[in-house]
Amino acid sequence: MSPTEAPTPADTPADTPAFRYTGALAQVIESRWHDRWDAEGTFEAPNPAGPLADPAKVAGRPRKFILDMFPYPSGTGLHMGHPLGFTATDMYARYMRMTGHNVLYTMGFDAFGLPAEQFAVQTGQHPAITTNQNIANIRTQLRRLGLSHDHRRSISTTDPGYYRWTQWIFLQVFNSWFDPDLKKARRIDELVAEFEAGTRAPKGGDWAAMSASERRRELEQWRLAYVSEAPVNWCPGLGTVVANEEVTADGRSDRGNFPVFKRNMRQWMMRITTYADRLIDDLELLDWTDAIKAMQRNWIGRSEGATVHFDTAAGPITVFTTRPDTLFGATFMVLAPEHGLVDALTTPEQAAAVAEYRASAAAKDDYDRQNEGREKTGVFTGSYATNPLDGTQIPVWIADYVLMGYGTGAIMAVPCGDQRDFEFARKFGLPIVAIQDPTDGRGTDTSTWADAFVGDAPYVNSSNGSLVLDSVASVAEGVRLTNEWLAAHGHGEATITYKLRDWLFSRQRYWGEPFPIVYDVDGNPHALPDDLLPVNLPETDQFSPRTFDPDDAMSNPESPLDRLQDWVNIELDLGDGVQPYRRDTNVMPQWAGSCWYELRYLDPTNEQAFVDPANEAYWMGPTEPDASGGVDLYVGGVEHAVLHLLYARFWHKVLFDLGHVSSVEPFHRLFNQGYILAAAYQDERGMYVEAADVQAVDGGYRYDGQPVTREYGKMGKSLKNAIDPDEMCQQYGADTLRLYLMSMGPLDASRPWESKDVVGVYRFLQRVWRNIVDEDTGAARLLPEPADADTVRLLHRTIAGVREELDNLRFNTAIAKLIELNNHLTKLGGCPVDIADPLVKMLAPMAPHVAEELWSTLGHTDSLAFEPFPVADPALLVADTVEYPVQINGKVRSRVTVAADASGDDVLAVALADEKVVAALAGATPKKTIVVPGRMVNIVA
RNA sequence: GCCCGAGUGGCGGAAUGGCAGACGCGACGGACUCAAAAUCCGUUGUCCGAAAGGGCGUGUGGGUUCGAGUCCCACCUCGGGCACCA
Repeated sequence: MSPTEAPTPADTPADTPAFRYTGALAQVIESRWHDRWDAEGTFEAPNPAGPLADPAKVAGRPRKFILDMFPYPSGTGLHMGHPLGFTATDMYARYMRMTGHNVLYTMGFDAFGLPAEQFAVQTGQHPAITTNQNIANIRTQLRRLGLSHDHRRSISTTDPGYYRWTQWIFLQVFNSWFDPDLKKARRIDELVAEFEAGTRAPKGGDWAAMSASERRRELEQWRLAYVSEAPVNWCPGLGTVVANEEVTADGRSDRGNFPVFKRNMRQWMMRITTYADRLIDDLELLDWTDAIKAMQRNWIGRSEGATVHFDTAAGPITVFTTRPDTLFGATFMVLAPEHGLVDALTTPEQAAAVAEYRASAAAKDDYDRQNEGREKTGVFTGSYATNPLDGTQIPVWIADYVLMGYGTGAIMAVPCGDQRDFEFARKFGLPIVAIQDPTDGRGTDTSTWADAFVGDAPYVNSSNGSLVLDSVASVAEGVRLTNEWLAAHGHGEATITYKLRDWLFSRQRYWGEPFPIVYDVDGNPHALPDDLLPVNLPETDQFSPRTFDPDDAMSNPESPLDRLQDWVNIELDLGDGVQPYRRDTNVMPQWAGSCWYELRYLDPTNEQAFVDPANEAYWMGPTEPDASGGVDLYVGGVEHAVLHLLYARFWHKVLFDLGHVSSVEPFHRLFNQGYILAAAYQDERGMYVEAADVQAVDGGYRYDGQPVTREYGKMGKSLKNAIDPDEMCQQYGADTLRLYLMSMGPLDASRPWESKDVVGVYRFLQRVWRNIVDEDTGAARLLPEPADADTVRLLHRTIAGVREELDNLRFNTAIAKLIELNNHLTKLGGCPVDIADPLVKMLAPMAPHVAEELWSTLGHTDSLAFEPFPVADPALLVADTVEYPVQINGKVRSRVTVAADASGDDVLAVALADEKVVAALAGATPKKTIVVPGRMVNIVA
């Protein structure tokens, strides 16, 4: 048998009892309950307001909004990672319902995007058709898993009734600006009012003197969504631009792995950078792991320092530094090759060398730069700058290790304190001056140094008369004093910079949301009024943008919508008479639809608003002062740590600032599930082979007779090691699959799939079934006597344990505790009559179909979805007697059993009287004794 | 290089600073069976021992503590993220 092939459950031979819990019977049971749940609308959650309102049912039940990251409806359906996360949320949702909560739990589809479009290009079939087929297929798969979704609330981002509001939210962003004083978004008309009142100064001069066009351009500099000519990531292989977040570390596209080039193009941007501080600061309010918070902080990349101005013949060069205290050690400056002052600074003698260097730098994409290593290169411009602290003249170089996209694209080089500057100085023979006396004893003669010194150490050579750092010993103090001096003398100021760039928001593709924007004859963008929404995606049979040679950096985008001139050109009256306009021919990136879907779940059929404020406040509003509000539990993969989670937080904050939502953050608690790994096999050429067809032979592995090597990797198509959830349902039933997925290990850990292990939880369900049901008749078959005291105690310990584990999403240990209880019942020969109900209720969140079936076999007529979850009796959680391990010098030497309420002294007396303890002590008097009530005794001899 | 995680039986994994290895897989033995499967019962960290019992055990080395898988320091290995970020 191959190691990844699932063992088939017992073939059902002729003498199999009619009501044995087999995979076949499980499927009968499961589809029966799917039908009944649907028919009865069991999982429909009432709203306080709007079309889905049922205030009587809302009253008195605390809310719980449980959310999965919604799937992309791929043509290959769900992969095993989906049921993993979905089962976890479903178990939690069901448990929450049984503990009295009003639970909002549903599932939608993130359906715009590249694969459907590419499939359409290949087949000529409209992506909407493919998408709807895929969604229908996935709905079938979801139903099969028994997920307790409120089906009325499901949405697809591609539905015009949904993207109407995506467009509407875009216009909210477009029509607002960020007030740097209040640090929040405000409506753009409030900015106009401030300009008119003279309480705020436009960036471009006198508002009153501006023409209408100038005023539009002024406002564009403030809007949170704006069109700008700026360096963007152009990907000729995809035929579109992509966001910074979609470019991999080696300078290629996240999708398709094509080269990406920095090019100046006119594109839609979102001013997410204005929210950088709040996006960092509000992480404090969130119940997320430190790892994800760190990734977001890292991406935003806030660093504090100073800007410093250096005079040159060509005007001042402004640099950003995190170490202004090292300014006395600045012995040269370096500009990025693209820096605007390079031409003016370059002397005639250096002109040829500079031009050559710039040309070679421009020809490299990020990928090449990476591959060429870190060897420092650069060219002297021929000019000098003046160090503002002491007036020294220092040479100005250009080098590609200084990046135009960060800080000001120029640095002051302090080779004694920065490793890159140190290497550069060594390579080109530039001076290195020590400005600290390093604490590692290397001395201040830099000619003997092997590397730069970074850290706290007393300053030397760092005084100019009015600024005295010498004898200061801490960097923090040095920075503070230098910043003060720079500000006082007009040479600089304390500054904060970010790695985060504004979000490139347009794509030259077809399968996305059109922009609700038209341009007038002067090329100025105008928002369409709400009553013209949605702007429907126009019909066409040309779905592809023009794509280019992936390496053709100088190609230009040509979107599918550009070709639809009948659609592009329209006449509208936007307030000043009917005028000709041109529609925007870009579409939004795939992230747009996922930036707010959780809000639409709250009120999916509302035609008047994207969500009724009363519904938002109920489901997502803060439940205590200073809390963030937001989804109570959000489960999904860590791969969205920066992209989706950053963009969605940004949109939510804009909506909050504008008063549309009461929650500050969209997702209060985030839980990242691990990956499902599986064995993958490579042949001798390094090609992956179908894992299902690999044979285990003599401790090795063979495919088609040839030896192959095994490794573990993320389950999926590329490693040819995927296992289909449907197949598992087919063989064992969904309940077994659910239990297996949850019992493999903690939800947040990646775990290897082992098909042979599935049988463990399958056997557990069979045993539960057999303890309650007569396999021949299908009738209930309980032990008629009530349970003995030990069994009752075990039941209550199990109840307390399962509750505790489920409260903390520890499904694996919750299941283990149920198995323990059931194993005990198996030893008793069956389930005592008073244990059956609580056992089945505890099983209900985990294996809902079999639990419902057992519940009805036990004579109950209603679904147990809303049955109260069992409550442990505290009196039964403590035993009459406790067995104490007795340690001598920390090693267990004996055990004594004493009454549970015995005092510490009594326990110790019993322990000291124990014969093994007496023997071990051999007459010695204990130096010290420790009694931990209920736990153990330790005697130090 | 920097920032996060994680290292426990043959395997997946349990263990509020208090009996290491719950639960499951696998393996071994037994019952049932003509036989097998399924099911049920039992054993299963490792070493010494016939047994009773004992030694050793949570990546490595130190430390704190009556007591450390758990806390602290240093290191090793693996996984993830970021990276010429000034």
